[in-house]
Amino acid sequence: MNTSPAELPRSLAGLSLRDLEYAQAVAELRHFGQAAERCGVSQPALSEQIRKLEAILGVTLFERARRRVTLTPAGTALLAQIERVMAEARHLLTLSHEQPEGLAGTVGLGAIETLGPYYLPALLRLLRAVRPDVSLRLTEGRTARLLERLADGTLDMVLLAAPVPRGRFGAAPLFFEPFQLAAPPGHALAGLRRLMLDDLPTQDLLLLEEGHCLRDHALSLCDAKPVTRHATSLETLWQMIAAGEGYSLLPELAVVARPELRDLVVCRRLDDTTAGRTIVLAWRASDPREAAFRDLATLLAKNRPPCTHAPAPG
Amino acid sequence: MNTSPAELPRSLAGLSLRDLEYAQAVAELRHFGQAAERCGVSQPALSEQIRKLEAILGVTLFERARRRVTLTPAGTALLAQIERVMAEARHLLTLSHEQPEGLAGTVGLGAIETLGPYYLPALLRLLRAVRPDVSLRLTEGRTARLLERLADGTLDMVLLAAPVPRGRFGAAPLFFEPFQLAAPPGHALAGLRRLMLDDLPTQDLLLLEEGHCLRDHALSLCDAKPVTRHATSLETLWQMIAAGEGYSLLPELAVVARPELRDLVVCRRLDDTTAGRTIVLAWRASDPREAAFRDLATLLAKNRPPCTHAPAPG
DNA sequence: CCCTGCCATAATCAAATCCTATGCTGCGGC
DNA sequence: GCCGCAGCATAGGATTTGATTATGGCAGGG
Repeated sequence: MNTSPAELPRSLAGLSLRDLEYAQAVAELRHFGQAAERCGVSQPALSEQIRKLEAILGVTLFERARRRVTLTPAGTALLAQIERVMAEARHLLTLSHEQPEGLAGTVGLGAIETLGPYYLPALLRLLRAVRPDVSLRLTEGRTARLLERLADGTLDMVLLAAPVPRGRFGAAPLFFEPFQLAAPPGHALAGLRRLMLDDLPTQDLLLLEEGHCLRDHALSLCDAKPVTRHATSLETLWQMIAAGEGYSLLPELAVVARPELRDLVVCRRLDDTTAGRTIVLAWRASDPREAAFRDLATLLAKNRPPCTHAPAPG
Repeated sequence: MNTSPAELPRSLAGLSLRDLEYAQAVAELRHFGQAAERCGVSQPALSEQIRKLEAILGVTLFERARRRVTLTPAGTALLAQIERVMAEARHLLTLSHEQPEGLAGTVGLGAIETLGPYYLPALLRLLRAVRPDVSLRLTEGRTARLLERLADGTLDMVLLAAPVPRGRFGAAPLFFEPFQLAAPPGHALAGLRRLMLDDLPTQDLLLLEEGHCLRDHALSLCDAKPVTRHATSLETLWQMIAAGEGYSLLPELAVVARPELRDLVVCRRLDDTTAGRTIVLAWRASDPREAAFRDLATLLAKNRPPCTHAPAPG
């Protein structure tokens, strides 16, 4: 048996907007038949719904004389309120149609620390040009924390290095950012004609601390044993390299952003085209704005930074 | 085939207050299952209605993550409007329960001219004592016009002499008002021990003009040929009688209201108890306030003027 | 790695709603 | 004064809506 729907004192007791619409039509036209026609239903259907509405309200709204339908005093009072309900309901529909399809208002964007300072300025410039109505709330952090913030709704989009865990998140590639070798001036590698990953020394690899995806990427590419001291940021890493403590692989956007350091650190692109990382835009898989995110990703991919490549397919 | 309800652009497009209630519950509890429980439906039913609502609005209101339900930006905006719709709808129910059951506000009351001036003061006094919140809009007129005004809604109640045409109108008797013979001083009838209808002369019967029910009543009782001149009001009739132009039958309330005329006109109650008229309260048969009208009629009957009788049954 | 929580989906079923046809009752015309 | 018309109510049957239970799938915690 069901949970006896008839007895539960539902807060709205079966009140229906359609019935209110019927009542409005009758009140305006003072004619059940014409009201039914306007509402696109048969006259008996409308009569029955009006009757049901009156039963719900406990008030007779209309006085049915043979030739004339009139509003009762109570009906006059209630129809005024019905008008308000309908106006609010219609406004709801209006508002819903005015809702922007894609991004709007303030959107939370996060970026990994090894990318944000070098890429976000260009991204902001582009977004301001194409969508000046959208404002961003920016956050930097490491991959794990960014994904947490993304999952809990604090952020809506994050810029990461691929791969992004599947399932809870959606992602689209933006560009492939090559890594450059960064070494102290006069380093032996600076003179090689071709510079391959295999050429990298197995010692003196300087890395960021745990949690930076750049650390993992470099480590997996170099097949080297990192030094035990680690840098807490790219800026620190620059200085450690300049101090001659070792070499590292740096993302190209970070390199080109600091031309003034060329005297202190020698940077050189590797000839291995695979040495680098794919930057992706990620979002919650459950976020209904997926289409907008993909559009934004496409836009960003088309306007990728000059030194980067198109991302590898897949 | 029906009139394809799916294609007609109904102004509210199937929007339902119940769905809005479901959406409110989900927005508040952030949990489909708990929201379903609060709404007294199963979780799939609620999910489906939310889905339907989102389709109608063209907006995804909620972001369904496995562990967390959150409002989308558009959902946040629309839920505020949904709150307004629901508030107005709830207010409608509140108002409907506050509607007075019976008479309230201003009620249009009509009375025939041969009764109103003599009875309405007492009626107003009584109504003010028992229902001070009800105010009356008073009209006097002849029976035909009063019934027109009653039918078209200008009036809500009328005081008439029975009978009232059945069908469109409802009516309840208030009291039986005897007629008194009104004759010039020294008239032969003044000396009779018993005064019966048969004793009335067949000549010199003075009457009101056409349209007054009192004229018809007197004429049907007297079996006399009225004089060709007629009075336009009871006051005129008094004066014609005082001038010795003839006699008439006057309703007792009009007689007792004018004690100062006793020197000019001799008034005497007939011994025929049937000589008189039954005053009734009438209303539109279609007026849903019938119970209130009957209650008022009962009240008036219990407080009938001292000189009148209880109405004849039937 | 299984177990639990939670929303979505599927299949079925009850009920609300609508339609057509018909009844009833004043009103106006011939 | 009888009759047809207008107009809301009623009846019965069909369709759509919305509800139920059962099940699936996926993420998170022990």
